[in-house]
Formats: sequence, structure tokens, C-alpha cells
Amino acid sequence: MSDTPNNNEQVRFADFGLAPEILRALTDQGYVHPTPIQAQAIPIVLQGRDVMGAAQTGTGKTAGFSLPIIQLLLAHASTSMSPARHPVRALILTPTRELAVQVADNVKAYAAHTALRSTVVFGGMDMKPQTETLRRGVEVVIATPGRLLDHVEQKNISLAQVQMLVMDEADRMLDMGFLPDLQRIINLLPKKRQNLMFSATFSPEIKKLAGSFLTDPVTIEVARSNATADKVTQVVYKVPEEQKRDVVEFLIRSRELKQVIIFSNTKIGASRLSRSLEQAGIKASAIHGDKTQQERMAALDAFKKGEIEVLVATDVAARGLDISDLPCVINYDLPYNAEDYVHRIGRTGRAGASGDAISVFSDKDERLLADIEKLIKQTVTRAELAGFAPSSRGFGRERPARRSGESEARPERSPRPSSPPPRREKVDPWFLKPYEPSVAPRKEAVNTVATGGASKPKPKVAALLGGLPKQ
DNA sequence: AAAAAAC
Repeated sequence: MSDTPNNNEQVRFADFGLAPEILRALTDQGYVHPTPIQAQAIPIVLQGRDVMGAAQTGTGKTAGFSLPIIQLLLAHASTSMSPARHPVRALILTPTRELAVQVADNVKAYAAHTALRSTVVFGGMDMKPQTETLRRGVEVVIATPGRLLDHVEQKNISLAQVQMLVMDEADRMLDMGFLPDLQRIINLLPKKRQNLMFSATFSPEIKKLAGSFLTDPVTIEVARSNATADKVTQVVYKVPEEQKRDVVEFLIRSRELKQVIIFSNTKIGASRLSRSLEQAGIKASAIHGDKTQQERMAALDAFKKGEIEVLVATDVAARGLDISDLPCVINYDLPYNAEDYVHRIGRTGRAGASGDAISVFSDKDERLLADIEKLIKQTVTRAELAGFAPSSRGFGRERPARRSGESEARPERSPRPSSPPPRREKVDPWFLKPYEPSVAPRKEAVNTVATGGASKPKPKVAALLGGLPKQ
């Protein structure tokens, strides 16, 4: 959501016929012009149509559905007399807890000058405060699926009056195995309702889900290209695996990064890197699924406030999180899933600002980089970092035959690296030496074996989708 | 192979 110049420069929020209270909230936030997805989505949602939206976060998606929902709720007062004067009329589902909180914050801000009530419910936190708020009555609920069902079972909430359903990051919810929960939730809703589904990708599974849950949807698509190519400068450093930690520390110091998210593929890796950076005097916190919800929220909060410089995260933070003015994202590991690379680097370069996406990787991850480059249809600049040895096996073509004693080069890693910290003297921090990699030798036999085993479609999801009713 | 989400 932003005022960045776009093709709808002449369109203003005031043109949509939104209630004055809503426009006032937008004015409070300094928003005048809708983003492309908002310009498309708002009129369609106001018409009461179902929507299938293909949009990354950072495109203003949340306002795109929140604003017209609030408008519709205001325009059509509830006809219900009970049980509460404020029955739940709009339900917004998100895959992660942090995303739920963020969407809820937005909804609250847009509805600030209205009488509408909203709340957020998600797991990992005490049920009681959520229960009390629900029992007092709210028109809009933002939730993660599991906790919502928990509240339903405990009769803290009725979904019988829901008129509008939003499934945010629907592809992610499928990935996470939420389909059965989604099915259960939808069975609790009135048949007649408006459905909005947003997804970053248009996979066959998502299309199937849309075909099952949506009625004659209008498709809205915002090109993904501007999410990566234009504003985010991407670079990769190939370094020995055991040097990755030092390289990351060096990058933070030399570039004087004050706000950076570092992605790790594992929870343990995230915690270790965070601890190591802290020991090196860099203010860092980790956020991942093994942390308590309080710790997760505290870390995110401290990062947003600038109290910590580095947030080391698993992919729990890869999607949806909107941290304004984030100048840089570092991949401590290349993601196993190329799609996740796009989501991760999408955390920077938001709202028209430029951003840097730096990845470190080692020899064994060449394949992952190749997958990423294939997906984003561009070659990522490869660079060497002064002061750090390139890969132990060398860059490019001069790849020696596999050494038999390789494992001895990888002793059990001590808590602190035994090697002295990298040289930092007189190194131009911006020193980049791009190189053209020679054509990577493709080991066909190995690859065939690898893909043959790994490319099995997700049978569970497919099976479940197959069982969905046609609406 | 890993991550996320209800208790």
C-alpha cells in the first residue's frame, strides 16, 4: 500500500464511493491513490463478486480487500438480533500468526473511525483474552485456522452469520496442510456468502481450491515481475559452508546494515546464527516456530522499533510480513523451494523503494541456485568477497575431482569459529567482483536420480482436493 | 530435507 506512482495515478480512494469514515482513516495514514491491485479489487468486491487474486504481499493486497469489506459491512447493517449485537460477518484466514496480527492491525486502522469491531485470534497464546473479546462480539475476525476451530468447538464464536470470507496466502495454507481445516471452517459458514481468495501462485491445486470454494470468481492478477526484477538488486556469494557465518557478519558490518532480515532454512540454524551474531556484538534476535509466541512477537516488535538490527528468521517470516523500509535481505541458506526465494527477497524493495538481496551459498547448493534462476528467469550476479576465500573447490570450471579426504576439512564445529575473524582492513565494503561462471557441469545421471525421487506430487493435497465438493 | 499450525 503506497502512494508510489502507478498507472492509476489519476484514481483516488475518494472515487470508490467509500464511506467518509473510511476515507478519513486513509487520510490519517497519508494514502490518496490506490495501488493497481486496490484499484482493481475494490470495485469488484464492492459489487459483491467473488475474487481470485494473484498477488504478492507488498502490493497493497490487504487494503484491497479490507477497505471494501468494511464499506460493505457499514452499508448493510446486520439484521441479526442475537446472540450478540455484533455477530461475526467477515472472516479473514491467514497461514501464520504474525500475518494474522498484521492484517488485524490494518483492518483496525481502516475501521478506526467506524463502530465496527474486529479482533485477531491465533494459537500459542492464552485462549481467555481472545474468548472474552469474541464473547463481547466482533464483526470482523482475523484468524489462523487451528485456533479458530478451537474457539468454535468451545462455542466462543459462531460463524453462522459470516457474509464474507477471505483466504489470504491460500497457496501457503495448502502447503501447510490447512486444507482439512479450511474445509471444516467453510462447512460452518452460510452457503450464501462472498469469497475472496488470494494466492501468490496459480498452481493446479490452487485452481482446484478456487473451483471448489469460489462462485463465478473474477480473477485479478498483478504481475509478479515487479516484485523481484525491478527494484531489488540481487547478488550471490559462493563461499565455503563453514565461512558463511563470518561472511554474514562481515556483510552486516561492512555495509553498516541497520535493518536486515536473514533467512535460515532451519530453526536451529536461525538460533545459532542469531546467538553468534549477538556474541559478536550485533543486536540480533531469532524468530521461528520453536520460539514461544511471546518471543516471536517480541522479536518482531523489537525489529520494527529498531531495537535490534538483525532478525534471523525461518520461512515463517518469508511471506506477508510488511516491514517498511527494509533495505536488505540476506539468505544465509538458499531456500530448498525456489518459490520461497521470491517471497524472501520480496521483504525488501517494498513500496517503490529499492532493496538489496544478498545470498551466501556453498558448493553443495549450486543446484538450488540453478532452480532459483530458472524460476525467476534471470541470472543472479555472482560475486567474490574480498577477504574471503572462494569455495574450497574453487570457482567455475577448475573443479578438481572429489577429494577422498574431504570430510576432514569439516571438523565438528566449535561454538566459536577457531579461525580468526576475517580480515576487515582496507577492504572496500562495496567491493564486488562479478564473474561469469563457466557453464555449470550438469551431472545428468545424478540429477535424474534426484528429481526422480523428489518430484513426486503431494499425494495428500491432491487426494483431498479430489474429494472436494463442486459448489 | 524443512518450515508452518490447536491443545
